[in-house]
Amino acid sequence: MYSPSDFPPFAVTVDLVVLTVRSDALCALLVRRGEAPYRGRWALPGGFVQVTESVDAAAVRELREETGVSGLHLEQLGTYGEPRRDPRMRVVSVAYLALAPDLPVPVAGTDAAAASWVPVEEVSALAFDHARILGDGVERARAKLEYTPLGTEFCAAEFTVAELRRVYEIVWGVSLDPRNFHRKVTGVDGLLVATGETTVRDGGRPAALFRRGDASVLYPPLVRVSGV
Amino acid sequence: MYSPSDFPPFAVTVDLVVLTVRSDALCALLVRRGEAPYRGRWALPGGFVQVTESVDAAAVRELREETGVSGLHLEQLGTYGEPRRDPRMRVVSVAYLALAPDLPVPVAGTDAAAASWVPVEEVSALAFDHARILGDGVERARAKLEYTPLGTEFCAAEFTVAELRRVYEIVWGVSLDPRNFHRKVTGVDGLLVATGETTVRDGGRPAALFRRGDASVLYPPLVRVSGV
DNA sequence: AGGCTTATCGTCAGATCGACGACAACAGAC
DNA sequence: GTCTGTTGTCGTCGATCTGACGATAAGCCT
Repeated sequence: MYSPSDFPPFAVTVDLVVLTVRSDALCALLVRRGEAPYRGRWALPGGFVQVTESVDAAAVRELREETGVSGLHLEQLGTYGEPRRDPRMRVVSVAYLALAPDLPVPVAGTDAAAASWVPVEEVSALAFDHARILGDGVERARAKLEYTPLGTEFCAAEFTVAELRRVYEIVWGVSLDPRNFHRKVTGVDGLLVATGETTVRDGGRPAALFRRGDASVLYPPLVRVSGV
Repeated sequence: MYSPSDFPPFAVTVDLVVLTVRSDALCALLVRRGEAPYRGRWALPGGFVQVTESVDAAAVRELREETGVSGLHLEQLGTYGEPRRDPRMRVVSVAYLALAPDLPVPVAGTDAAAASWVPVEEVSALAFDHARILGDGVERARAKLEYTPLGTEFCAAEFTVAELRRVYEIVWGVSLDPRNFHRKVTGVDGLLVATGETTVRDGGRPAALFRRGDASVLYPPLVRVSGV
């Protein structure tokens, strides 16, 4: 059907949309490019897929290399393959979405001049088509909060209902009624597991601490509407 | 950062999961391979991305070449890039999902020995990792029926509520109450546009004909549970 | 102790859901 | 034409869920 000699030459890369919630804003992990093209511009972290590794494995590897973290939820976002998205050659890029709790400030990787968390509202002029990829990632994250337990990925291993609510409020850009949110979230089967512990770190009355449950879908879902 | 001379050699293909509802079953469009590897096996239609076209455009082109249809809803399903999924060389494949109304029997393309609609329940022993891709496509279709107007893509341009209901019943493998389904589906804003016409093609009392509306999400969604 | 903050439980009216009854509007049999 | 069978559409009812919001709990600070 085809042979190695007649296929068109492609390079395959992975790009990572790594999101976190910190200082009351949804932030993306960006690196400042140290090489041409787009030298000096902000870009999504990422890199080449190697011949011996799967594309998914390349995403995990790049995530670890760029942020030093592993074990995050990582899912395919989409594949971007316009002919001239890289000015040098034909590059097809597979984008991944990762959600992280508030991590320490990232260290710049080998081929980046800097790495930093940037509030998504303030992002501008990214390299390549990364603005579109980031936008798709943010939209995906917003949508998945409704019917998956993805919001808990933004929290530490143990968290309070209010911390989870603040994730929803910041990612969706709305404000949610604490009492109704508490009722719904504790009513979803398998979403939260009580640890029995409480914490006072948010001030006020001590709040119960929870861990992620094993639910993979939220039923009923948390709909994105709300009242003030 | 990189140059054409040192990137690893990849081939990029598209694979198409084309689904339709016909004769009371959810069917996938499959081709029988005429060339090695996997000669004689059923496989998803697909082919190489050309250097001058985008990956999305390649999917549209392959869909037209293999089925003769265009204008279908086409969305990215995922990218499959295990190192040895093709025994010959490193191939990364971008899978797309397309939903079609009941089409005429497809004609075999240039490099396929045959093409045919196969009920997804009866599919076995596909080439490459196509069984997994097909499974992902079916699952995606099932899930998207809940909260998008995708079910209407399985119907002709004008359809009755009962025809849409049968799509849901067949794709989900459940049976739905006709009265509640009618109430919910006509209550979703922007999902259906009445044509004013009626048809008698399903027997019984004439049913109102509808066209797709412009809604892109279903609110409220049609949840997958039901009672007998 | 009193005030402030946040957490959690409870209440209530309106919307929604599934189960199902009732009737409408056609075709075909006779 | 009437009967029967089939399918479409509207309505009703009780259970459940939702959003708005009151009330209380339980810590900290001064």
